[in-house]
Amino acid sequence: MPFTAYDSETCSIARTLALVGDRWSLLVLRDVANGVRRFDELADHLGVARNVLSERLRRLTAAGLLDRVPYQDEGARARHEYRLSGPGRELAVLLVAFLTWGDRHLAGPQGPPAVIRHADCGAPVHVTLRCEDGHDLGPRPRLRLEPGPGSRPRA
Amino acid sequence: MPFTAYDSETCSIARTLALVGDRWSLLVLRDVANGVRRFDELADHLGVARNVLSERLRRLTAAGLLDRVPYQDEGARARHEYRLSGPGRELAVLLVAFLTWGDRHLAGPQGPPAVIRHADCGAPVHVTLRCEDGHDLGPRPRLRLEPGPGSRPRA
DNA sequence: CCAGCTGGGTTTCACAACACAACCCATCCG
DNA sequence: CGGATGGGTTGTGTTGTGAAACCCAGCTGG
Repeated sequence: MPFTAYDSETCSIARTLALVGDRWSLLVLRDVANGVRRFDELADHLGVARNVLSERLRRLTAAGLLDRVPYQDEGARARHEYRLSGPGRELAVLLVAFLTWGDRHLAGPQGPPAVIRHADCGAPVHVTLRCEDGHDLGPRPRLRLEPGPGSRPRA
Repeated sequence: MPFTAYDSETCSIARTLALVGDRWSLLVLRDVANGVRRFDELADHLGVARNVLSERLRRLTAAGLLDRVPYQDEGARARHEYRLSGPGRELAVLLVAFLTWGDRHLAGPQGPPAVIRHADCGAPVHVTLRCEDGHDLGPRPRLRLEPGPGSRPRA
């Protein structure tokens, strides 16, 4: 049963890409994960057009990756800020994977522009692949993608 | 030193996204990783416009993620196919991260549309975060992104 | 009490990226 | 010679993106 017999768009990779696979969504999530939670701060730090930011925040909120939380600074009116939801925090591994690859292949001679640490112990964090038999798969794993129970044949 | 004081684009996440952060590049790499190597097969399976596929293949090849390899079927003239290079294979962890998140949050009631297995032993593969102190960080890790040696302050 | 500032957006419009279909070209086969 | 492939390139409209202007509510200073 060749891989091409299965519908490309049904794949979880394709579905996840359809949600966050544009140039801004993951950067928005990165910034929110790092404490940048307000519209203006995000627009300013990312350099994204405000309408695009507005649309992305709406989309990520609707998809349940961000929560829109009211807050109130003293002497200011009530406003909203954006925080990672549970599913949003689970995208962290994806961000770490991006960062790790970029550090290995796109960093300049001075070294990586940023380092991710475990907030509890301060040690640098790495992403690894393991199979259920306990093998560590290393950086260039040999994988097979197989149809699962939710697969669909192509039209 | 707040996170916002550092340039957003210098980050390895941003750099990697600039390379593969569009709706097709990672799907092209997924298909190539699964043995779909020829232009027509890719265009047909992905449903991508041929000019877009052409441009993506050129870009991924130029960036060193794909190798353009000549081959010759019997009774046919010499042609090219695309294969993952070393750096390209290292993106596998990224694909697994996308797949895992999608399986957990976007799969239908029937279960995940695809399963990734270790090609050597056949067991399903998972992606995990570990810090250098040996802690397993679980699906919702607490992380800190800090400026590294290659960081740059913002303009 | 009115003017202005600030955070958090929405609207408008020009332009770049994309999708679709058609076309091209070299080569092999009959 | 005429067609059939694989592997693209070249149009032409449609969608997505970005810059800048505008809006609105509520505080703050005069």
